[in-house]
Amino acid sequence: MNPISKAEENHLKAIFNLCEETGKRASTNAIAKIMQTKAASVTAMIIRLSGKEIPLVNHQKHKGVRLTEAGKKLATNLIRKHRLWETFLVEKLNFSWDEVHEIAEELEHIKAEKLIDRLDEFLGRPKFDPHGDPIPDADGNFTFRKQILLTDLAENQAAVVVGVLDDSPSFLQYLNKLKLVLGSKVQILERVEYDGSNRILLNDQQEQVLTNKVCQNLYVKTL
Amino acid sequence: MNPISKAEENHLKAIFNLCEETGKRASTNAIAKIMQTKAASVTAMIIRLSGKEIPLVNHQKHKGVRLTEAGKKLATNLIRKHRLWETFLVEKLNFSWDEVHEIAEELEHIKAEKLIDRLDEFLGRPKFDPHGDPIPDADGNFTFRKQILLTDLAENQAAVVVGVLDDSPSFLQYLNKLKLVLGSKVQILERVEYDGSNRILLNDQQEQVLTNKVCQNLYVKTL
DNA sequence: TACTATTTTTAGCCTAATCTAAAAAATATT
DNA sequence: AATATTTTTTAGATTAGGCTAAAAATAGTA
Repeated sequence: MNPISKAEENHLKAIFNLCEETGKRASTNAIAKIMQTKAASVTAMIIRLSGKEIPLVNHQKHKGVRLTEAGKKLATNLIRKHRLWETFLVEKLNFSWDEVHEIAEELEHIKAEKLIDRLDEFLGRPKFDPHGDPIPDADGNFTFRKQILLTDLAENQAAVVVGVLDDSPSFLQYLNKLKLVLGSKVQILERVEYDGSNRILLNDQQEQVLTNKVCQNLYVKTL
Repeated sequence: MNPISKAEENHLKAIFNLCEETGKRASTNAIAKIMQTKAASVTAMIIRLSGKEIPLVNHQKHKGVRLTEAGKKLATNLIRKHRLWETFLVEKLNFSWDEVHEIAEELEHIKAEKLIDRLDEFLGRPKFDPHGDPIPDADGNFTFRKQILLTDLAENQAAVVVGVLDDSPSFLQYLNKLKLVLGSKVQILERVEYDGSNRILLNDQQEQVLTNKVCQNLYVKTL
């Protein structure tokens, strides 16, 4: 009956992300960890979400939870809003990609659909956000792109950075320092067995050493 | 200790507006009317606000309430955020001036100060919002402007519309129909005693009849 | 002034969303 | 398989922010 609350929305998002990542039903504990609450609170929330006139989650006692179609619709729309706001913050307000997550986390709960439509239009209906993640359209459809992790790129194969797997501020700030941004051209010159490092040619100019950990968190698209 | 809540913020805003309008302490009933709650709830909220480490309101039992300096600071900042968002919605997202209040009502509660600074900059540090109301700067200072109500304009004196007193959607939509917007040039040709109407010259072109009620809600600045 | 009407406060209840502690179920380990 | 560990749920409490109904204070009027 009441409009969906911020807490409810955040739970849906957590469940959506967990199910996407693992391909399985989301566990109470895992949700609690993301939400920074306790398992008991999650159970209570799940019961509320599954008890709605139109249930948003499907719950089997002790067997985890998954979203119903209605729940997925809502979660996808939240992701859409989050990523559009992040794009706005970077493109229009000159925030850097490591600063926008927290603010978008608040903005995504603004309800007015017309606002999001207009924002989308204002931004030129972008398909990807500042971290290279796809922005679902108003119907919830994501744009896919054949991208691989830099780890999996063949030696000497030229590619462009199109996204990050880890979007934590610390990783993003490190990339800033390396001047490694979305659109940067990369090519693996050599995989060094000795220390698991990788000699990279960046933008056809400078040579750069990246650890495997970094390469495992960068999505690239071959040219 | 906790950050101030949306409900608390809205009460502060209501108290601020009431005190500005009346010049007196705000009454419990008046606040309840604005907040669409009951007097008892307002009393409870007032007690909370006045009981903070740094009290936000000054309450004397049965004698109404007024904001402390800390409360004023917060209320002013809310008004700043509200008016900046309204400006954004009209200037950048092409909303019309009658649509923006509700959405700004939500956006104003977003906490990040940096966001507002950047938004202000993006908009070119505007001094007035789409309804002609002044936007306080980051220190809470309003820009004043010598403006009078259209009712008080001398006959044949040329002036420009700079704001509205009533900013309800219905009034704003009516003005839209009359093609009477901020910046429109107006001149009173004749005050008709008979029915309290006013013959106006609009933009040096067309003649228009406005009732006193409309004239009482339009701010103009003489040329 | 004394009575009436209005306004404000108090008292007690309710729901959403959290918590802790304990019970129950599922999973893992000898 | 029996037991130990982990996970999930239940039970009961708390806090914010609302409500209603009744009591108390203030204001208005005969």
